[in-house]
Amino acid sequence: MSKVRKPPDVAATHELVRIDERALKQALAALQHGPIRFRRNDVIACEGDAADYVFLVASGVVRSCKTFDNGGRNVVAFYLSGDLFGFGDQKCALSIEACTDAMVLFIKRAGLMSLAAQENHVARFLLATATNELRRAQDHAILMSQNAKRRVIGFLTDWSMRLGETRQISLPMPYQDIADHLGLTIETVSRTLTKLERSGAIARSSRPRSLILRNRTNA
Amino acid sequence: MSKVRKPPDVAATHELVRIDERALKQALAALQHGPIRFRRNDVIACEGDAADYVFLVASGVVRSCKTFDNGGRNVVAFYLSGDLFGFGDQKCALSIEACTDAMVLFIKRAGLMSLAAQENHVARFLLATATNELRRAQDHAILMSQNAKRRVIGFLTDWSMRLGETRQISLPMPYQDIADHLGLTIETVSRTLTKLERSGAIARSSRPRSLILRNRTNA
DNA sequence: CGGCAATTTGAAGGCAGTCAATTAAAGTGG
DNA sequence: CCACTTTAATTGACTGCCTTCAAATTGCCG
Repeated sequence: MSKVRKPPDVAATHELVRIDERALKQALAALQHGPIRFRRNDVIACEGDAADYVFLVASGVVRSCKTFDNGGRNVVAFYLSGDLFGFGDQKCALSIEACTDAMVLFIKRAGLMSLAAQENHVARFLLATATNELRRAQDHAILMSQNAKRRVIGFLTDWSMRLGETRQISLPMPYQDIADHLGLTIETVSRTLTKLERSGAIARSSRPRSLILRNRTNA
Repeated sequence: MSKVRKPPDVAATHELVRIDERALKQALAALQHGPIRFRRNDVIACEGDAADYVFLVASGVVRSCKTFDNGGRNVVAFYLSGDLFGFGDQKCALSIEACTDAMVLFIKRAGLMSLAAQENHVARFLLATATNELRRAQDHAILMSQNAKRRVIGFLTDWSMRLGETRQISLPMPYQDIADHLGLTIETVSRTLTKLERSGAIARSSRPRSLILRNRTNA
């Protein structure tokens, strides 16, 4: 049905024993539900919902975001194919939404947790996953203390690493999502990209929703 | 020797089975080293060091921070008595320093990990700890997209929650650390606190390095 | 081609940064 | 305990970056 590829960063950046992916998938088979198809901007889980399920992105890009009273919004993280997330809280602190058309696999959280209690490699996999996401969140927090130019460049490089695309990278999510992720306005994001283009750091790709990283030293 | 109290948030906010603290400490006894006493601004671990040890704060306040090429600095997180951290990376991505005089217990990371591989409740404890820190990092990233006033208020409320002090809270770390944590200058932090004092949201305590939260609705 | 959404560009204003000086607090030695 | 030094915090004036508001342009899908 859906090819769930293992996120490269989890295995690559942690020396925790790499678990047998097949074994995990087999154990998860009884717990999983879906994958379900969502369309761009569909709400996958609502802020405040009971977090009965953990999410595994099968395709597309998913965002977790917090909405403020004043109507503002903040995109806490993007998740893409292979990313497992949402096992942190009993209640969904953030709403989960589809940035693009996406396929999401639902895994019963209670079942996954009891599986982790029995199978130690599952617990270690979850630990590695959580640790990896923690580092990303901390890096992001650091990025948020920089100016607009560095934030945009930092996001682009981070995103290219996650995609594994070093030259031409695709940005399937709308600029508004990137702006809300970086704590900037969409105008500032647009202006910053224009400046980066003029300075030669990036180039607009012929393909839509993608651009080319030129020389990252020019950052 | 040193009273290591369990961080209240780990047990309080996660339904993961609470492990027997005594059992954990017993198992850790063979792995631990210290506690060692550090003075204010002492470097506990350097950025780039091999992360052979995991840290458990026994007393005082510890910061993990990243230094930039331009001399700037960013305080990623504060850790206080009972906080266990640093098991995420093989190499220390951040330098660990003492905000105040502090006692820190060192735990061999490899040993802790192999212990986690054998004892499932250890793995689950680490998972709960990592998950808890992840949520804090995400909350912090959200905070960083707000203006100065909200950042300061958010930090004060978060800090009061972690301390368990709802009215009078102590701020043992220098303002410069708070500023670097919030991505602000020390001048802005000072000015914001002054404004909050004038608006009645906070009051300066008679005791040094502490202040009083008045009405958080007035935020 | 027409309509909507997303992006781009411009002009003006506000908030936080920078630079500088003063005040307060903490540590040190007599 | 007091004088002195050093560090930390406060306050002010000015600059600059990002936001806000507004309009124009592009791209997409019917």
